[in-house]
Amino acid sequence: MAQKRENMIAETQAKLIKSARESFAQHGFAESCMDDLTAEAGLTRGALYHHFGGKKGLLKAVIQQLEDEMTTRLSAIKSQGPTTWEAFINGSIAYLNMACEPEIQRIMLLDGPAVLGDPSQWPRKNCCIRNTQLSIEKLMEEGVLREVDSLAMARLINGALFGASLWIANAEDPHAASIKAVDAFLTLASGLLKSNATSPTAS
Amino acid sequence: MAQKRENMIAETQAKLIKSARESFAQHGFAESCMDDLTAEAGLTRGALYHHFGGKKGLLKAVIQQLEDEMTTRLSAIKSQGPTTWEAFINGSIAYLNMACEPEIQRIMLLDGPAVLGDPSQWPRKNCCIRNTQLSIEKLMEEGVLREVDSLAMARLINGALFGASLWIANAEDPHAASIKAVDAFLTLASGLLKSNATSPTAS
DNA sequence: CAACTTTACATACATATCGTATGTCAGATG
DNA sequence: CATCTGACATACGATATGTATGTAAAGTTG
Repeated sequence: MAQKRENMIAETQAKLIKSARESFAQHGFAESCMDDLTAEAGLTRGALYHHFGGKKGLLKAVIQQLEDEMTTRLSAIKSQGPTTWEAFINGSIAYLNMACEPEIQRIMLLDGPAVLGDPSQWPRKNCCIRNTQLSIEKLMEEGVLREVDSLAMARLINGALFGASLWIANAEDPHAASIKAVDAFLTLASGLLKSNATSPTAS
Repeated sequence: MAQKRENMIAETQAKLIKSARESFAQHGFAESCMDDLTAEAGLTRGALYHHFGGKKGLLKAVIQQLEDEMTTRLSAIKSQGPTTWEAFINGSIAYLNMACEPEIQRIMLLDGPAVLGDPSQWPRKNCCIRNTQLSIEKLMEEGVLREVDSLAMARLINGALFGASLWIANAEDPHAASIKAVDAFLTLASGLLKSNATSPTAS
């Protein structure tokens, strides 16, 4: 019955992460109180320190989970594009939309870098950037894109989408802002193409 | 001698801001202790609360100062471009370089948004974004750029440069990364141009 | 199966930092 | 010169954090 024990442990960890996600998303990392957080999960700070080593460790675990979920969602979207380019564009737009979700924006994009530093050095190495980078490399192999450093470009693009998401999330009319942001992004992204008389459209 | 008094006040505020800049830049906002910070300036927390209302207020003041300095530096650079486009490109590269400076990156780009929220709602309304926006509008008026929402595009571009700066600052070889980032940015920015057979070069 | 060990988690405590409430003294004002 | 305002310090209480210790259940060994 060692299995049962493992399950119990996994369950308490999951409860803590779930509670932390809610608290971090709602109040931000700094304003989140560990006592409240753990009480919400029916536990105490003892469990938190035992499993995650502290508040930052819990944040790492939460971000890890968020990144895993984003990766799943993004690859589902990217796999269904007719062309690699459209898959890339659709994936970028999907990333933009996700970055507007309060949980992701607050925890992963605002508090994450401030508390844990450069995202590329996180446990999951910020799979979103890697994802973008791989798309770019594939497009370059296909001869669709100009030659650039794929990692640098991936950083630029993810940063651009994050910047836009911050704008959208705080706009008076987020929906209208989102449309403008997507349009502007398509224009910007056309700079990557070798031939870009007109910017390609996305779904 | 009311003047003398004003000077004294301005001086203590300046001392606090200076000390805060150093502390925030070195340890980050969250890890900066107000007692240490004020002691370094030869004062106590009393002065801090009196002038800035609290820790966040001090951060606001520090960011305000940083933004003012950046604006000065950027407009000096932008005013000397032969064409509006080159001024824009040079300004963007200058912004990229500034964003790599630890003080600016840590305080304005990492802690700032996490603690104070969307930069466009700061006291100075994030003049860097406005600056970018104005350049874009000017270029569109000149007929050099495609038609896009200038604010959305400014957000994308500033975000892209910030993302790149985070990468550069944490790279093994920041200098090499910087060169790659600039190159990638020029490619990306060419998407803005109406005619972009070849990406224009910058100084 | 009994004795021992490990581990998941709770409780207790020491410490640090924040915000506020209050005090004080220099300088401005009349 | 009496008074008052404001710049700043000191004092205090509240809260959150990390650690140290306690406990009970699961696992291990003879």
